[in-house]
Amino acid sequence: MENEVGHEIADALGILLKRTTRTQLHKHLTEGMGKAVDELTYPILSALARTGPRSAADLAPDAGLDRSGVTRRASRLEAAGLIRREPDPTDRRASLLVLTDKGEHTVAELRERLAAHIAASLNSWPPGDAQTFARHLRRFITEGPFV
Amino acid sequence: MENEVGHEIADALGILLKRTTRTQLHKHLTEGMGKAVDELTYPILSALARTGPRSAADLAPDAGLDRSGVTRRASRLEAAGLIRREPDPTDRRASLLVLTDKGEHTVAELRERLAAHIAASLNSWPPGDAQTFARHLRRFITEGPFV
DNA sequence: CACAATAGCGTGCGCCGCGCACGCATCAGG
DNA sequence: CCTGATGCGTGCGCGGCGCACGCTATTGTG
Repeated sequence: MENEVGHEIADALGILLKRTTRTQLHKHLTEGMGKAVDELTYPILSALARTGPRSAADLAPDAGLDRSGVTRRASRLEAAGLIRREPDPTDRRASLLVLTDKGEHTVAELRERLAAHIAASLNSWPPGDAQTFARHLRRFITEGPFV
Repeated sequence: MENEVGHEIADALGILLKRTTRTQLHKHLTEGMGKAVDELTYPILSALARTGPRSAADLAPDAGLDRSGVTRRASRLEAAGLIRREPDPTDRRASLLVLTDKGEHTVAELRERLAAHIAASLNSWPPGDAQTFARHLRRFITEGPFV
């Protein structure tokens, strides 16, 4: 078999996806954050944190679901006080989904917890490897097969 | 911020998971394989391919769902001729889920396609980087934060 | 050997999230 | 001003899931 690396990565990703899909980790990380932050609504929070206020229609393809789905999830997040709907100044039909301070804080803390969780198990790696891995992973994201 | 690598990896994984969750890629990869192989049933196939015949109860935690869920998905896969139920010789209550030849071939081809898809976009990387990345990724799976 | 307790499997039930289609409000162009 | 197009939110039906139950087979106990 010539395509050794491809298979290696493919298998690893398969396992990784299965592992991270488990709600267990997410439940552990969201300890005490309220029911609104589940593995369904988190992609919305994360996307907003990365790209800033956006409309539901913009968010839909990024979240991998229908506009109506974004609406519903956003409503839940709004009820929990993590985001708010702001009228689009240039278009009165549209509303912009924007993180509240509480939302910003929540996603920041979640990111922090995940990073700590990852770093904790990586301190046994040889010194440079973690940095190299992080760099490769970033390139894999930005230039890889899943763009 | 001191935990640079952790954040780097955390963000990259977040993006990666969002990307790979999209049904688009899976639909592309399963082109012409029939409706039975969807992103719901694939974990079952993959687990069987990795570990050999297993009971539904064994598979449940690995697939991240209830035993009844495994039963239902297995039934669909059985109807599609990808797996079959074999009586457990040591326990006549239990049935072992085992890949048929067609199932073996299907999962092998899917793995092949994914590996090719990955390798294709990695041939622009510097020669050694892909191997290093694959090695690190494997270690990340086996010793990392998601075991 | 008889009988109770346990374990594995499959199924009915209710819940929930999703896509689809529709209605409503707004915008853009004639 | 009027018509078609666009963005949003909601009712509807579908489908997957967990839970609880029944059935069968196994194990343990006297």
